[in-house]
Order: sequence, then C-alpha cells, then structure tokens
Amino acid sequence: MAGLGHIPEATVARLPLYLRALGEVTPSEQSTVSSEELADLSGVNAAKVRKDLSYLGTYGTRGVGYELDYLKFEISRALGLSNTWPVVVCGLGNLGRALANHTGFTDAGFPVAAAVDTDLDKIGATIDGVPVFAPADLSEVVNEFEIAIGVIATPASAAQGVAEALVEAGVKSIMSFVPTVLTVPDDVELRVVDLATELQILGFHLHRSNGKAGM
Amino acid sequence: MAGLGHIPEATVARLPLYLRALGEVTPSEQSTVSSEELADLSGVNAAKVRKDLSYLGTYGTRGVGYELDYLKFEISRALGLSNTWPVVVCGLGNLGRALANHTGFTDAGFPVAAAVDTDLDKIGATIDGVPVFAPADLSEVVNEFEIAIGVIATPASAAQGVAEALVEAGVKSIMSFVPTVLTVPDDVELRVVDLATELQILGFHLHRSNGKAGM
DNA sequence: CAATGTGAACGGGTTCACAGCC
DNA sequence: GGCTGTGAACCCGTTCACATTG
Repeated sequence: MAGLGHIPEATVARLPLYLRALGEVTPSEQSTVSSEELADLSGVNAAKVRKDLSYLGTYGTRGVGYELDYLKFEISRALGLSNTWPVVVCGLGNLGRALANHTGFTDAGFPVAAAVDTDLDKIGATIDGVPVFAPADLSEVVNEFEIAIGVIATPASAAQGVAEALVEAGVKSIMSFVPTVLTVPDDVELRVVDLATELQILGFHLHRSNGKAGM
Repeated sequence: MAGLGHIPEATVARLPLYLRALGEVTPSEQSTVSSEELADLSGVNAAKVRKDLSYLGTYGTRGVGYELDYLKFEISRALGLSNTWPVVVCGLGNLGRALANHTGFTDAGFPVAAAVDTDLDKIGATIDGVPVFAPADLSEVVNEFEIAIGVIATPASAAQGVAEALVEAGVKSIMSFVPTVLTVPDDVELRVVDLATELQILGFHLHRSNGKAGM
C-alpha cells in the first residue's frame, strides 16, 4: 500500500536503474510498462521491480502495468532529481581529471562546479571549464558554489585530510575513489568506489575456476 | 573449522581490504595482529573479521591474534594474487584513458596490457605505454596478451557489442563503467561500476535529509 | 587472561505464490 | 485474462555471546 514511509537502501540503489531504463522507452509507442518489461530493461527481476515500486507508493494498474510518464515522475521525485547538486572534485590526477570532465555527472544532475588540487600550475586555471582552487580555499569554494557532494580522487595519503576539510566545510556526501579507509562523522554519507578491490574480486573468481594463469 | 569449502561472496569482497590493511602494519614493530586491530585498519568490525578469516581456514592463536606474514600469505593465496591477470581497456575516452593509465591496476597485479578504440588516430599508437588496437583485432589481442579481464569504458551504444566480442574471444571477467544493462553468459563474471547511479544514491539521501537545494 | 572460533539469534532483502483488481 | 500488490517463506549476511584454548 501507500507509504514513502521508508524506502529500503537496496531499493534506492535500483531506482536510478529503473529511471534509466524508462528513458529508453519511447512514449509514442507505448504509454505503459509492465513490471516484466521494466525488469528486462533494467536487468532486475520482475518481482523485485514490483516490490520496489510498491515502496514508492506508486500505483500501477492491475492487468495493465505502470503509466510511463507518471512512473518516471515518481521515481525522479523519490530520488530528489528535481534538485541539482553541485560537485567538487578533489585531486586532479588521471582519475580526477577524467571525473571532472565526465559528462555522465552533469547529465545526471550533478554538475562539477569546481576542482581542488595542490599543483600550483593548475590552481587559478580552468580545466575543461572547471575552475581549480587551492585546498586551503575548499571551505570558500563549498560556500561559493553551494557544493553538495565532494568527490575525492587524491593520493591515498591526502584523502583523510581532504575528507575532513570537506566535512568541516559542511559537505554531507562524499564519494571516494581512494583505496583507503576514510573516517567521517555518522551524519556524512560516504560511498567508496574501489577499483583495485573490484579487480581483485574478479581475480578471485578467475583463480577459483581456472586455477591457471593466462586466459 | 577448516575448509576452503566455499567462501561467501561478501567475505571475498572484504579480503582485499584486509590485505591492504595488513600492508600498513610494519612487521618489525609487531608480528601479530588481533581481529580488533585489523577491524580498525580495514573499517570492518571485529566479529566480521574473525568470521571472514575463519572461512579461509586460517587459524589465529587464541589469546594472541593472527601471525602477520602468514595471514597475508593466506589471503593473497585465497585471492589468487600469485597470478597476474592482464587487462584490456576498451574505449579510450576520458575515463578509459584514465583507467589505462591507472597505476592502481598494475600495483594490484592487473597490468593493462592493451587497449582498444575505434579512433584511427589512436590505433597502432601507444598511449602511456599501452598499445592500442582496432576493435576487430580484439580476439587476437586477447590471445596475444593472454588477457583475463576486459574493462569496458566505451559509449553506451557500443558496450554490448564490445562485451560480446570479449566473451567471444574467451574473456571470462568483465568490468564495465558504462551505464547500460549488459547481457553476458552465466559463466562470465560481470561487475558494473556505475558512477552516475552512485551519485544519484547520494542525491537521494541529500534530498531526504535536507529537503532543500544548496548545501 | 586475552583473543579466537563459532553456534544461535537476528535482520534485511529476495523470491514465491496467489489474492485482488482492472 | 493479465498484471499488480503483498504476506509468507526463504536465504544470506551480520551480530551476539560465550565456550575454548594458547
């Protein structure tokens, strides 16, 4: 039944997938989707889709499916997608530069408003349209650009310090690409994307099945 | 008790963290770690650490802890880290180039042996020490370099095709950074890193707690 | 006594299956 | 008839608490 009461974390993580999938449906061809279709499009099974959507309080129509536009709207709203959340990228190494320049961020409503780096050659410059500042100015940058999310892509040694500076400046959401344990207050949401670990997990399975090197 | 019988997926995902944490301990200072210490270093709680390690069949010593070197060795072995798994990066856009150049991969035992791109200017060239080939040559590349893992960082429209080409060439592990649903056979391990989705999840929580835009 | 190893309780998430409704 | 919405069963992973052991 109804209730935005409390959406399970696992469901929240799938809402973006549903939204993207719905974007691939052409409204002129069909004005409605079934849980089955949405399941195929999003790579999730149909029972899960229905249960997830039920948490939104979004009603489909039995025997018919979900009204396409309405569903998009509901999911967007649940995700808070009407807002725009400016991002600051901290650390402009390989990865940081790629992230600062990543169109997927802006497309999803998370414009990279500023970057921070220790390199004096970069500070004051504009890289791919993104102004670069000194770490010492982080607090000002956060205020100035109304930064909502900090992305950390510094060397491991600098990461904890940057995280603390972000928290100090009032940032409540951090996404880290650095392979270190970061400690932040409870009210700060931290998501870690750990590329080396991901590969090692793949490696585990290779090792387990093959036993041998090579392919 | 003993038994490499079957390590739970959740445990596998934490083994790399433990290994990294153990690397931060100086063996000259201490030859042993407790589950408590390892918990702090890896950002996991102690009970979980003990249960995880118990799956490895690795014995610590009650009242003492785990022997540092032995534990490192055991975890490395479980992860299959004695092997080296060459990687091919497919798609040399912003992100692809950063990944091809990412030292964290090589450091973790996953050297980027080759890259693939459609850009004729890049094909035949070497970017940051990585030779670039045409997509049509993917199969040869996989054989030649004994590629174990394919990283996909192409535009969304090309991703499924690349995935199929990788599978066709015999690759059994794929890591995708592309925001699309990829379909691969059951015996192929697929891990998806979806940056926009990650941000949207952060956005959800911002939205939920703040209600307002800005910071 | 200190710290491991582990059965048992717990909890969140997934799957099932079917009643309910258009 | 077809598809949603959802209680109930199930499964996996986490946490607890304590017996066990060097």
